[in-house]
Amino acid sequence: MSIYDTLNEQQKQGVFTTDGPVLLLAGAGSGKTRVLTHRIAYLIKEMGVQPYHILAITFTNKAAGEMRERVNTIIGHGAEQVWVSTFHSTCVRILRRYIDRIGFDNHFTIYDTDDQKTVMKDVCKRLQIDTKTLKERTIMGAVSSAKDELVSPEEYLRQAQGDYHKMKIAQAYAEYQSVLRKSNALDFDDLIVKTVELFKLCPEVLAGYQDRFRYIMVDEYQDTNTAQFELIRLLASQYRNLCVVGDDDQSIYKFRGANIRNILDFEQVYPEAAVIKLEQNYRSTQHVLDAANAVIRNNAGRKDKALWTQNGEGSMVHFRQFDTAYDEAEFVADDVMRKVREGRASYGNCAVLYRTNAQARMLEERFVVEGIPYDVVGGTNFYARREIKDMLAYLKTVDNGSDDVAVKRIINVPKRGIGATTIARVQEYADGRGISFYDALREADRIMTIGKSAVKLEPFVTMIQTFRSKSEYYGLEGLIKDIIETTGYVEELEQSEEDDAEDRIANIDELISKIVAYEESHEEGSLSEFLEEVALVADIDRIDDDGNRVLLMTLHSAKGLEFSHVYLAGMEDGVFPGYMAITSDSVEDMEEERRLAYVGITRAKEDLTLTCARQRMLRGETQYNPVSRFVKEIPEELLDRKVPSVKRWDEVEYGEDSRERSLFKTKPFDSGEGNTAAYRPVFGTTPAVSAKPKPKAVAVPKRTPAQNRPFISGGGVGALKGVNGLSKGIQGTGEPDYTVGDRVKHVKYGEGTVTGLEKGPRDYQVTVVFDGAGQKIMYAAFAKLKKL
DNA sequence: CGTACTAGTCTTTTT
DNA sequence: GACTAGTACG
Repeated sequence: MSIYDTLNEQQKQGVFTTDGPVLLLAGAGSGKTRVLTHRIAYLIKEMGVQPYHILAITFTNKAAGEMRERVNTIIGHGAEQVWVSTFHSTCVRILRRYIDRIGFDNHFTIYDTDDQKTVMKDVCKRLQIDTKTLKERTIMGAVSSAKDELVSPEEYLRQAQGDYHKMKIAQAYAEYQSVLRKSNALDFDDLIVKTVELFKLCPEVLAGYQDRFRYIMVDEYQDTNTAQFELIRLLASQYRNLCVVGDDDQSIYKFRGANIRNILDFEQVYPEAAVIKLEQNYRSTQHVLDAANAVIRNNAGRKDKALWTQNGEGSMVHFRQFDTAYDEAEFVADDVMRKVREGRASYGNCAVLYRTNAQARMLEERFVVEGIPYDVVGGTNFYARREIKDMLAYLKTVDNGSDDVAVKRIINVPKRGIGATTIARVQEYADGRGISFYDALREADRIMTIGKSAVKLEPFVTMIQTFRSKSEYYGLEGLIKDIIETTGYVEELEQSEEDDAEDRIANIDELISKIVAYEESHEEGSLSEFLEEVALVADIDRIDDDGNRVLLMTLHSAKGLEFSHVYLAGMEDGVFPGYMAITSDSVEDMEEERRLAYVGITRAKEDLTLTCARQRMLRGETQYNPVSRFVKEIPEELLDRKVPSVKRWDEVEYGEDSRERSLFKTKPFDSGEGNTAAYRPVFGTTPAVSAKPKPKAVAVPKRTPAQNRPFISGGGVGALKGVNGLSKGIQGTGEPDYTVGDRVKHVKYGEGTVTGLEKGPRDYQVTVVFDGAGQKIMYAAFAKLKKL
């Protein structure tokens, strides 16, 4: 009995076909990760391949981590030598070693979208581009697409001849790159582009990696863009042992440059490629699969395949339409609750998926009200939050003075009386001498133009220099705490009137604990390495699935995951498929949207529920949307409710207190069959409908750093273990004079009883049940509670 | 130089 | 509706 016996025939083929190019078309839930991991095991154990010679590339750190873990389990010793990582980390690793060969400093920083925008704004100002007619975002989008396609600024300019807008973009592109180079920075796209450039310009470097990576595997191949394809092609061109795994039906990242042709044309590029299809699904029930197949069938130009399963038929696909998004959210929350109560589900194996992040809020509100533990994935990335970016900017400045964006970000945060004029003058000086902004600051006294403002700059420089020298011996944790203390950043927040100040502080605490965790797991971890790791994490990487919480996320984020119970909310034309896809004149946009539906449906193992609302608030406007065409593409016999044949809002009869009841009271509307024929988009127009009074707003806790933990006392955000040490002294927050059981008084919430007191990394976290306002978790220093 | 208010934009999705 | 950038004023 070997480990390969549990594989089916196609899977075995995928594992045993080790040499030459292989295209593994793996349908949803067909066990592709298993194939990949077994393949790696087979290469090492049966083929005698050195683990060192194997490269496995994924898109997210999470996927990489999971694969790493599984490889470790099957192979054991030696597994750590297999190079398993994401495209971006792979490139960073290579560039850190060799980018000096193409004129960069190996100590480069990575710019995120926010930083890019800052640079681009600057560029536009300098080039006098009218951002009214040509927006920064447009330029950034164009530049990013160009990079995805490996189009250099020079080439872009050549192609732009005659087109005024494109010429402007070309200029901006060139200038943007030169700013980045001066700042010794690369953006996300550059990581790939520069690696390709390096390989092309330095054949000896490429040859080294070609020899190293004799067996290459790429996961989620349908999401690769042209640059990534080129990268892989170069690496694999020596041995040609390239195994790509993907599913053209799950290609959903066109907007990010993904080129579906990479997978569709693989056999043209590698004529000798073995093509293996994995069509047996081990995840879902037959009904779920039938629904998925029925939807995706409407796409043209896909690789022919159909999923099947030996799992039972399963239950019907549930469909419910509601009057409002509020009702929809209520239903979803209730339904989850009911299933859990009946013992048919646990929170952790339920997920609610939606098209846009904005839809999360209403669901969140209901989950809070019903006390259901949940986690929202995505939205604003933790590391993109203002306070976190500020802290990181300090770290970056300490780490690398040539990162102008970072220096400028924090030079006046907290306020030091250094304004735009001074900054501009310093920049002029720096430009004149060809030095970095920070280096110019150090010579502040020599900059004639700034006059007496120079006095304000000196303390800043001194502070950074002090951090630098101290960081040598007191480690990352000491450094960040020193920064917080010396700058008074948190102090300022504590005094702040803004109501999200507390969340910000919590986020900073979370950052501290992340730094501590990083130091614990990386013996030799340096500041640069930490910043690098942080720059490349995605939201999806941060979810931990052992929390037994319902997950709320976008359909995009859900790819690669599976849940017993899946809710697809907002199944309305105009929401999903989105307004953009409906109005687009390209069929491809709608097809991509349909693939997204396919991804969503196939996340479900047992139970799939589709919901929609007749009326929904979108961008501050009430919209009336018909049921999604994707729901209509599912055969009626698979659904437990009929899809009403209503085409327009004015055909709908709104029930009194109805939720779903009105579904059956709907007047039959029978102008033939056409699903969308009679439907004209009514975006924005608001007919007078007796909408229900708006339910009382519920306070949704601001996204807490790691997870939302509503109503879970005792734990809470600050309950970070093993991070104490320095909690005292930094803020001067002494021990509270109250303890669990004491009666206390709060300025706003009145009197209450302390039910929990936890020592956080920087402050005490106190849980109080107020007589009037219910339970609150807050920071002791912040809450200013009075013992009674 | 900093603050407060206003106007405009945005929403698809993210490494 | 929410957030952000830009402007006017102190």
